[in-house]
Amino acid sequence: MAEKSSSGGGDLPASLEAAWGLRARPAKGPKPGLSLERIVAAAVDVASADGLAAVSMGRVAQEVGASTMSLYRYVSAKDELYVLMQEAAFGPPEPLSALESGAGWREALAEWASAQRDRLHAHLWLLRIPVGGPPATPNSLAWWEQGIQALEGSGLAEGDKTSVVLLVSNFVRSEAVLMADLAAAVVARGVSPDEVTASYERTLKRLVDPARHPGISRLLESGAMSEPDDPDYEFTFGLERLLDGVEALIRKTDGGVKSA
Amino acid sequence: MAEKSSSGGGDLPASLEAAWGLRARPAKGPKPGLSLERIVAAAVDVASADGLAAVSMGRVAQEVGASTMSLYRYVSAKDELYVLMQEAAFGPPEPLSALESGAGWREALAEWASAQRDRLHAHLWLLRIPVGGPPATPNSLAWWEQGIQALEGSGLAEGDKTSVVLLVSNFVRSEAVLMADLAAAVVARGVSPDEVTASYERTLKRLVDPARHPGISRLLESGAMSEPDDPDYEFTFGLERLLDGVEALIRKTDGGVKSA
DNA sequence: CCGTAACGCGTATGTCATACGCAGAAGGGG
DNA sequence: CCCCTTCTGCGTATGACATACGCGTTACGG
Repeated sequence: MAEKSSSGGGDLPASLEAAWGLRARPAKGPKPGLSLERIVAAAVDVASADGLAAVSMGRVAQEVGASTMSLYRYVSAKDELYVLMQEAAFGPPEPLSALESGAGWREALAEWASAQRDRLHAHLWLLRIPVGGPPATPNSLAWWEQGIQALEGSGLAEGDKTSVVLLVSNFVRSEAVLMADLAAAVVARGVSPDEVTASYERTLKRLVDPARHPGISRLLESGAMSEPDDPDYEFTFGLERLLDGVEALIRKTDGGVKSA
Repeated sequence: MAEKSSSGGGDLPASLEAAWGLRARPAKGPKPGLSLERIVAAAVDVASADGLAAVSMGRVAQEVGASTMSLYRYVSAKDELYVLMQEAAFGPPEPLSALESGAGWREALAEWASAQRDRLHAHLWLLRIPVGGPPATPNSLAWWEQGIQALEGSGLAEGDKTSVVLLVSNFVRSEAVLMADLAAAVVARGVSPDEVTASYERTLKRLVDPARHPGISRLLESGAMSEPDDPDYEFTFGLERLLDGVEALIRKTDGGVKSA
């Protein structure tokens, strides 16, 4: 229906075109004074310094020494800038050492998950960018690919590999969001992380009714809430469960019929 | 430090105060012409009809037959309205039939996850509300409590129960976000869900380089992408993995030493 | 060497959340 | 019984913000 052949083939969503560097740089007009890279880098800097909310077209333009509207010569909309920021800040994956050393899929997938988590923690504002559908940018694909490769020796069906990758990836993101929220609370009030969790525990103790919430009450009394200072605890715990679950699937698949 | 005793005890974050119905209705001024409930209900209606983005203070006020600013007599800020909307739309959990019938923790937790998912699917806009830290509203606590109760017979430590609940809950949410994004894409362009996934597959085929992305290429060739029409597939798959992982943990805990 | 396409950007528009203050309503204390 | 305090609804104003539009300018291709 709306088929419009330009240079390559079909109608890529402008932002993808930009992310893949497929923008046709015309040889006609004046020299561009800016570049996509500079703009995206400036936006990333702003986000890192003052959070995603501080990333406005005006602010980025100012940071880059141009006027607000000139940015629209490089970026079709703010959402596109978001996509590019994500792509730049996340970056491509490092090679997995577990794959090179010939370790099993479990080590490889764990390393993959940790690497992903590290990137998110380095740029917590990434988590504030609303997810816009399935991955289609270069780095997203590269990470996806690496996740599949981590499962290469597992004997899983192709579709299952992707499902597992998706599952783990979503887990990493969820856990990181939790951390980001905690970090936000820490910044919002000017206190220490411990104080935030302590304050949360106090709030809970006030709101929880032992009759209506016996389980949570038991949790509060058990003191399990106060001790674990380890910020990696929930991540490690969840990942371990997830990997166990994948292992169970692999065992099931292994022993069963080799499906076409 | 900033301790200010008002009516009850400490300084609850205004929105929580409202969610728990602890607003001190003063007996002094004129009769309020509106009510929190009416406002929240109107906001929920708007979100259900036109999406969360359509929920502006002006629009809600109009819907309720009042002026924009009058809403601020009931709600301290828009974020508070969000919290209340979430609370209202999510609602309290139904009793778990698996618990009443004496089924095991696995059935109970699966039922719990499905119930949660159903609520999210009924109000996809819920997923667009940024998560604001750990749960502290009545319904959030009730769901949390029910999750813990589902794990009652498991023999897990209190802390582990909560970690599992968090893990499953985050999974449900992640998966729902995926569905919401797909639904959004379906609405944005005017096409059918199948057409959206087909278009995605076409885009991938164009972008994926078989040399650089052998795993994804294999996935695309395997045709695994085209067949599974079942919208519940990823949910069921992920939940099964997760439950298997929890089962492994329970077996480990069961057989091992009963830690303090 | 000129037409044309791309550039930088000023201006304008429309949408929001929300601060501020006023005028009217309604209890409660004298 | 009345007035004063307190709360109500709400008009107005402010300040961000994204972004459409169009103008003057630049520089390459014919």
